[in-house]
Amino acid sequence: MDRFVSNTINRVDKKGRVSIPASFRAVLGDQSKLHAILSVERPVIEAGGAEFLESNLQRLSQMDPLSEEYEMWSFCLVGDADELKIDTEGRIILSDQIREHTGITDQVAFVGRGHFFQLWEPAEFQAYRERARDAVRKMRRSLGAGNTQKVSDFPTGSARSDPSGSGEGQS
Amino acid sequence: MDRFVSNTINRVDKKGRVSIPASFRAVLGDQSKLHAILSVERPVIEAGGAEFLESNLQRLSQMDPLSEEYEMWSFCLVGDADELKIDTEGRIILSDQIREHTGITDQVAFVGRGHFFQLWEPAEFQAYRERARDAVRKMRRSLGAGNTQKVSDFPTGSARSDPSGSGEGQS
DNA sequence: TTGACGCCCATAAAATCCCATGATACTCCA
DNA sequence: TGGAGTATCATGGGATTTTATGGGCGTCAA
Repeated sequence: MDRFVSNTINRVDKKGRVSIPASFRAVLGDQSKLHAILSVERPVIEAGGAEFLESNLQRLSQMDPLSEEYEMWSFCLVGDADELKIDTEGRIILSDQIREHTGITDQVAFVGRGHFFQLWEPAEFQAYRERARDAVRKMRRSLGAGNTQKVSDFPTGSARSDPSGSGEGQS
Repeated sequence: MDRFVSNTINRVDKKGRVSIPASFRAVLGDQSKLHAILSVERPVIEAGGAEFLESNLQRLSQMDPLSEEYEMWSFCLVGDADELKIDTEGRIILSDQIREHTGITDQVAFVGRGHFFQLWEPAEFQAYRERARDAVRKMRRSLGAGNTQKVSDFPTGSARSDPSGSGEGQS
């Protein structure tokens, strides 16, 4: 297991602690801290271990250090980030900054995204999930409209599974 | 045998476990977990082993990582998925997410789809199967109307092929 | 001195392992 | 070729181990 996959909702205790899902801890290995940044697009936190931090720095290194672009990115990716210590039981304490940015109060949705994972306020996550599924459904259909080929290989809802193409009406 | 073929209905026990059909386990080899995604089109789960996961990631890798398109797809294929551990007896336990999405309660229809397979609530599966067969029949007819040639190559007998096709009596 | 934070222990619920059983399908031999 | 012996499989259930979560303490720093 080397990627963050799937999602789980965990509770935040009175001390402000939350358990990182066991499967995510497995990916992190023995690392004792998490690198977390505030998404500039959505009310979500994106986090990961050293590898995640590296990939961000990597991106910065490809920009001109004197550019405005670099200044902004670096500010967000490094300056406006958090280092969260992972305690003995595999829990972290969310900073005020994180809580304000996400709206998280007593529950956190951990969502695997491959080489990093996200922290959402459950309701926000649910809403976003629906938007995403909707968007994907539309993309598949527009693809399928003129070209069955491409779509045919896609599982997820396989447009091909129902040769008719009419087989919608899924209750 | 290296593809998932045919279908079977298995019981979900009190602990929420279901046996993966032996023939599917044979295809999975010694893998101990299943990658499962919620279809965006229908109340069905699509699952498979590492190969299945890879094919999805492969697809993602062809998109621009910064695009909205990529964001949506990766969210659904990775974040909104499940990793199901296969126990020593070749069983898995279905997540709440899966049960909600499919309507599965005490029985699961495993349907082979080649390089992946699906999990349906039996009644939904039955209904879908009939719609699909219906659709195919119509297509054949419309094809046959003006052109016998093409159709003639089709095995099609699907209509008569009771060997597996109408395998109703799900023994 | 008062918190915030790290570490340790406790515990209920959930996940996993291990062994048992009934039912089939399959083999092999008289 | 009939049929008993055997292997495979789906399924159950008890025992064990993980997990997530709660709470107690001591420490270090304002």
